Amino acid sequence: MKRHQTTILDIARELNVSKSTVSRALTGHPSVKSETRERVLELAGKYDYQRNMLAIRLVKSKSNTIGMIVPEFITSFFPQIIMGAHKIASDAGYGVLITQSNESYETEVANARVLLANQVDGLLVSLSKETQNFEHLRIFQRKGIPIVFFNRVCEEMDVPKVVVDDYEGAFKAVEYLIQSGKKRIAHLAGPATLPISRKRLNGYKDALTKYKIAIDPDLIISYDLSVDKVHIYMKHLLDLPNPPDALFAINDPTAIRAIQVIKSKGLRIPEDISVIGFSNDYAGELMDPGLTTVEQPVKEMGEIAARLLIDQIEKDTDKPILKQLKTKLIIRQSA
Amino acid sequence: MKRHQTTILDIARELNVSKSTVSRALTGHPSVKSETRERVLELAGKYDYQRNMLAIRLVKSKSNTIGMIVPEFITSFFPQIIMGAHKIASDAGYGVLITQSNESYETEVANARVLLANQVDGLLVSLSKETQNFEHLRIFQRKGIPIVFFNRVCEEMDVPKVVVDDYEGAFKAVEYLIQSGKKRIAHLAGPATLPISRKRLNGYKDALTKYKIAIDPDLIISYDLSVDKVHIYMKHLLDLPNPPDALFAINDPTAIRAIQVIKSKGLRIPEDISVIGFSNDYAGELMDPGLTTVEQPVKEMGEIAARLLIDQIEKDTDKPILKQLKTKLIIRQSA
DNA sequence: CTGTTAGCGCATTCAG
DNA sequence: CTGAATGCGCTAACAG
Repeated sequence: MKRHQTTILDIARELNVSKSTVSRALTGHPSVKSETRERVLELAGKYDYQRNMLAIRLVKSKSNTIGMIVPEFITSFFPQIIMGAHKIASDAGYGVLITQSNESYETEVANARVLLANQVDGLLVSLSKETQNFEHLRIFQRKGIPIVFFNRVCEEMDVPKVVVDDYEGAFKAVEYLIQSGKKRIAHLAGPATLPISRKRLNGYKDALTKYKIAIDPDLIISYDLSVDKVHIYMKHLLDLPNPPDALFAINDPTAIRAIQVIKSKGLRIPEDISVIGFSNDYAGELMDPGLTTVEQPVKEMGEIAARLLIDQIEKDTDKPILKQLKTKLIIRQSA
Repeated sequence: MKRHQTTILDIARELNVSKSTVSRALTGHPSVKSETRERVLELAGKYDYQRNMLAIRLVKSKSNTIGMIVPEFITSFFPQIIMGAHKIASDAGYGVLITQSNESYETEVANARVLLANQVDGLLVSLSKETQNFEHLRIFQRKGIPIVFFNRVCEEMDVPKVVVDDYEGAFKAVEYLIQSGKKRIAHLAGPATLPISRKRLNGYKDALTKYKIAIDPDLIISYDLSVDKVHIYMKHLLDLPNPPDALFAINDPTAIRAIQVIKSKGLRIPEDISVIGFSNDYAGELMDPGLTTVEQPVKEMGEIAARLLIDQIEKDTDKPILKQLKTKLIIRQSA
């Protein structure tokens, strides 16, 4: 059942004016006699006229859509960023095409292709943990389609990035552990390829150094973020002749899994071993003990990233800003 | 830096053939001499020709985009459904415009308006808990834009719906509680306005009846799903002169919060009181005790909903199917 | 202030 | 098998 959508032409005919006049009245162009404008607006209201975006997009060759690539969708982290970005974007009249790489480079490339085919006006991306090659993103640059990175950024590309101060977040977390009397603090780190991992690792090391605690390589394990392997590393750490009395984990899922292992070994948290995570995932609050963690301003991150992107799309302002947001240590029972 | 995107016209000129021929060759139309086709395809490859979707959409007056409205984004439930739907949609050449109502009727209406303005070809929706009026959705129907409901459906609209067998899921959960020796089983239910709540409540009641356990209204509390109120209801239940020895909660967040309250009262789970949730949210696995819950085939739900929608869009098949998927009881430690 | 003209890039008749 | 012509609905010069 297809009814004829009212068009500018319809209105123009009924009012006996030119299409351009109607168009101008509708788009709020100043040079229209206010009487004419009112007549147009009235009729538009009466017929419930809706501008045909498909036509506008063609003529302006702008899709009014921004693309987004995130690594995963399971924890509440990226969904919340999406919420923030979506809000800003839709307020500015943009739709958001969301895509997830599932932490796979291949999929990320495929996502990029899809978004390109959809002619997005801009791209918001957080890299998969595998991504080392950025050709699929440079295509956008070459076409003049702006990109903004968030969270997992590409350091070698000269575009705006919004991240959290990972170094400081890690530093504060480890400092807190030290101040609560812990001496042997282990770190379950992420892959060195991710800037996030490196920064958090540095924060960890510098905090130890500041308090004159020797860095013990045995206590630092970096892994590929496949959470099901955490139990192996934790068992290894706990079986050490001189086991750790605290753990700083690269992220909350890692910390949560570590806590399960620790509990299954019959150790007490935080008395025998403290645990701190990173991200303030909503699951951390629900567990027992509640997870002490480094909170990131997720929603804000999405908002800022979207804002930066839209500024670039609309004003062609091309300043490769690095926005670094502050973290906050959320203290619960695990440390 | 805007370079000229290769167009059909460019190819036509270089090959000295008409635009229509090029167009036909590109769209795989049979009536093209295979030699001509090859020359076109070769040139298209050489220039990395990309069809301009904006133009195609206008001429076909089809946006190749489907809209999606979900109530929230915090638990892993909807994100997983989205993943499923997204996969099917993008395989079929559709983009997905995701929107979240934040459990608010107002926002849902606004979302619908945005999607309408974006001229989506179809709509996937799970209602907010507040939604009672469906005018904003009927607009789509009137325009001939197909709708498919999932999870939170509108019973009074005659469109395809994909849900889970809530009744059976609830029945099995309560039956399990009974079989493990529980006699006084409480139910924290959802608002009666949601079909989901009613069906789960019925499953609960019928299971009790089957095993000749009297239904005690004192043990049934329905609430508005604002999780921060759970502790009030739980305290009330636990302070009853004859308190429950088991709880069946409408969903996992409710169950998880309930467990916290129970533990804070010093009661043992499941010895003193068992708890079962609904949905198999990923947080349930991480808690202590692990949450026994009714698993829903989330990803499949998204896939089926998308498939149903796309079938409607493309084949105009208008059969108001009700797909009812099976649940599965996941037994962990909480019951 | 208003009308006329020309496309945006493509699909799709209708003729050959 | 191919070409020419038409139009999707709208914006944006260009002339008044």
